[in-house]
Amino acid sequence: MSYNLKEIEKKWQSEWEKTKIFSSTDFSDKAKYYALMMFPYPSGSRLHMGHVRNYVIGDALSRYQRMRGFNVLHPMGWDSFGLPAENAAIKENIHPGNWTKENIKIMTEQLKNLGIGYDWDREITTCEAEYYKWTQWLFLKLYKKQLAYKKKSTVNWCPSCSTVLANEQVVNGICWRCKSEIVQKELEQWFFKITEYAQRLLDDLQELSNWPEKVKLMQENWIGKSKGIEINFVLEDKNILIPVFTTRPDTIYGVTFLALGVDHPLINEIFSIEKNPAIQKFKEEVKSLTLTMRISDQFEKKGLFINKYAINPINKERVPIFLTNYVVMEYGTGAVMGVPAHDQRDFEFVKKYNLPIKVVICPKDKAINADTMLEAYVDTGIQVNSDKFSGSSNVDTIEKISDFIEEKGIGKRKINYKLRDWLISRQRYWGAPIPIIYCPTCGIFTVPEEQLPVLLPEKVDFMPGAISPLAKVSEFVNVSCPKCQGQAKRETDTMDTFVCSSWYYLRFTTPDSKDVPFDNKIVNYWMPVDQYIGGVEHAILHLLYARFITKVLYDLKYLNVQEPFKNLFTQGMVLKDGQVMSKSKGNTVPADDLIEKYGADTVRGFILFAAPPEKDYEWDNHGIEGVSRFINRVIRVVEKFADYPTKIVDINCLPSNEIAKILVKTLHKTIKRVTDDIEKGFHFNTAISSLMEFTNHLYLIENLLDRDLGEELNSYIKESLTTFILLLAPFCPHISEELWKKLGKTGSIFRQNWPKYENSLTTDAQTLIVVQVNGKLKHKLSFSTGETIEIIKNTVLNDIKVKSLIDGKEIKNIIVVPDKLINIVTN
RNA sequence: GCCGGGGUGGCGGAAUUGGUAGACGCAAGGGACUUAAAAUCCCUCGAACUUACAGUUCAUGCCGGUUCGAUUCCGGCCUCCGGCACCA
Repeated sequence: MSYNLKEIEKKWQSEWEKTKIFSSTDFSDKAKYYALMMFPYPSGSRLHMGHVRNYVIGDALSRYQRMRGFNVLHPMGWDSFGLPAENAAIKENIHPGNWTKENIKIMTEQLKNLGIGYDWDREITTCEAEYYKWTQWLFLKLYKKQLAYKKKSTVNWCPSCSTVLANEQVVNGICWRCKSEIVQKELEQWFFKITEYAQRLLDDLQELSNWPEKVKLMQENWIGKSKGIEINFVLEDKNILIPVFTTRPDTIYGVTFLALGVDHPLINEIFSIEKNPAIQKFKEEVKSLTLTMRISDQFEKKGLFINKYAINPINKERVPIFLTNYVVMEYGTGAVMGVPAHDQRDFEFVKKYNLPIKVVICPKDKAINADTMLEAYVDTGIQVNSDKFSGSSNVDTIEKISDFIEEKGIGKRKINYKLRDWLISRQRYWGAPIPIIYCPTCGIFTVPEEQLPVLLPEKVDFMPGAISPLAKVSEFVNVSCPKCQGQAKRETDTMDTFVCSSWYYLRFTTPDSKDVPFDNKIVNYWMPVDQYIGGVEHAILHLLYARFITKVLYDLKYLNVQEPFKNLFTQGMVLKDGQVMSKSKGNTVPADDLIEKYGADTVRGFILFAAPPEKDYEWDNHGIEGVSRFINRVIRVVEKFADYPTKIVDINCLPSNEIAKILVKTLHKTIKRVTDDIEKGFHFNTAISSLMEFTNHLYLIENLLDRDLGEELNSYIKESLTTFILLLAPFCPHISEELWKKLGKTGSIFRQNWPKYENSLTTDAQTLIVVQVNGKLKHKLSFSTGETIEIIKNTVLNDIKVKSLIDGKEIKNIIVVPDKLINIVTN
């Protein structure tokens, strides 16, 4: 092989860099196309095939769109604040900043080796002051809009990471990053009021027609809207209201007890806890439960009767009040009406404590006996024992009872969401400091905008502990009060890294702007992101936060869009031994080894060819040979035809030469298939297989490489190859650029237009029609394309073979699908 | 428990609106070239039966249904993978 792939790749990589072929111009005449991959965390590991898949998908798409004539923005940056840097730094005893910088250097080089075409002039790094200055600015904007607030509450604490976490970062009671068990702690923390946007975050999912349904459903579930009614039960003998939230007011006549969460305010209101050791003990017991225990199947419902009764406002019935371990305080009112007959949890509870069961809904034609019930009846049915509502369907009754309750003034319709506010403070060093100052005399202040950034001090003992490492840096902590100039203290928590990544896609539009986070005109030129690509693991976390922040910035008139990502594509993961490839699991397949052995184009081509991009792919070392062979076949055939003296031919017209004719048609079919495959959902795998088929077709020309085929055919082959190389370019850019020049073309292949196909050249003159008898394939006959049903029928019925097949049988029906098949139905 | 998405050769995977199941590639087998190997090129390749070398039957998780015709549509299961989870 006369081709040194490695040299070719290096040559074009530096050429592209020099000519800035991938830079994007604000306000170009071309239509804009913002292609964005979720930016990586610079974890320092060598890129493995999982990473490669991510970046290559984005690169193939951007190169394609560039050739389609778009003004493409394809930037790269680093989500570089966060725990891994800090943990690695602690372990290796270097500063997280240096660790991060070093990793960025390594990863950048590897991305360049892969030939990923980024606009490197727009590179951003979230841990640099020029970036996090604006993350702090964002905090101030939210604070001013009362969307950032501090409150004391029960929060998720990861003992291993020594910090609190947002609900979204707790997966089944386990820390999303380090997998240790989360404990609940009572702490004062900073929150972003994402709940205020719950309804809009839910509604606008409708507009995201090009997001995967799966992701939208996950967000919908997470937001967890439910419509119901808050009903006021009353504490017996005292005029204290105990509101409960329910989605099933139709079951209110079946209430036989009231269940409270252990932190319910009523307890402190009517008891002195010190005098009630039983309550105290129960509370502690419930609070010691870990999340994992609470959600396990074996979890047993427990309760404590507090010797008090409540009055059901609808029928004045007296029901006992229990403290329970299964009512969650954070949702609804922290109090629930117990309807054992129609709620399985309540049913289990009364079976344990021998409370009565009262049936108020029955199936249409069947009575239910409370004494013999084995489980709660939760289906629809007819109301019974429900006063004036008895006899009607429970579905109608939900609305009727709700009306009645509202009229009587004993309750009010309400909508509840499962979504909780976003806890954004972290007790760790490597993050953007929260720009807040506390003055003992004047109170809480934000750091004035013009004083940003609040710099993260460099010399810090960042070993984790109960308080943020920043609290130990007196030069950082001690400041003078902006108002009284007295001794004040800075907030020492840093922000969740997801705050940094909630707005980075905006910064790419004007990465260097000094006075604003992003230029208003330019950001509105580029936004929304036309295609966002990333892993499904961010379906809720990052994607929900980014949508929220975009809406806030829209409300503040910094943005014209309410949704940041117009189209979302979630690519599958690369697995090894059934598990996600990751450094920590030690199952990575490093990309550089493969690039060294096969070249970047082969590695790129293979990862795209191996599986459809949305699917997980179990890595297999063998398959890559196939793509390597394919590229070599392409090189060989171009090598031969590039040097032939040829004449100018038009490959958009049918030639007279029979071989050339078929070749031209195959080429046009290939253009169509490759284009459609990319357009209809990034089917790069089938696009590449079409390219392989085209090459195979060429090789079927007898002795293609060993003989002179004549000027006419040579010219057509050479001309087809130039078009073919254009189709190959997004996937295997280096060799395509090289072969483009080899074929005598000037200018970068990435400045060429994507080939167009002639529709008329994608169809054949003759079509093979399948002959079926009773639905079974029996024969094939060739017809002119578009032949009439009559002629097909007559020809087939007169065919000797067909005649013998249906000989002596009665023809009951004949179905003809033009250009496809004919089915003769006999008995 | 609830909500999604999948099950196609030895393997990764293809199959417009229901219309030739298995494209393309890997692995395997055979042949050509070669002193030999590598590379390359060509052929075969779901299973079973029959050998008339052309056929027949069975095959897209399982069982039914609709249809001239079902990997595709409908119903019921099995199973794998995700997400949520005492949310009242």
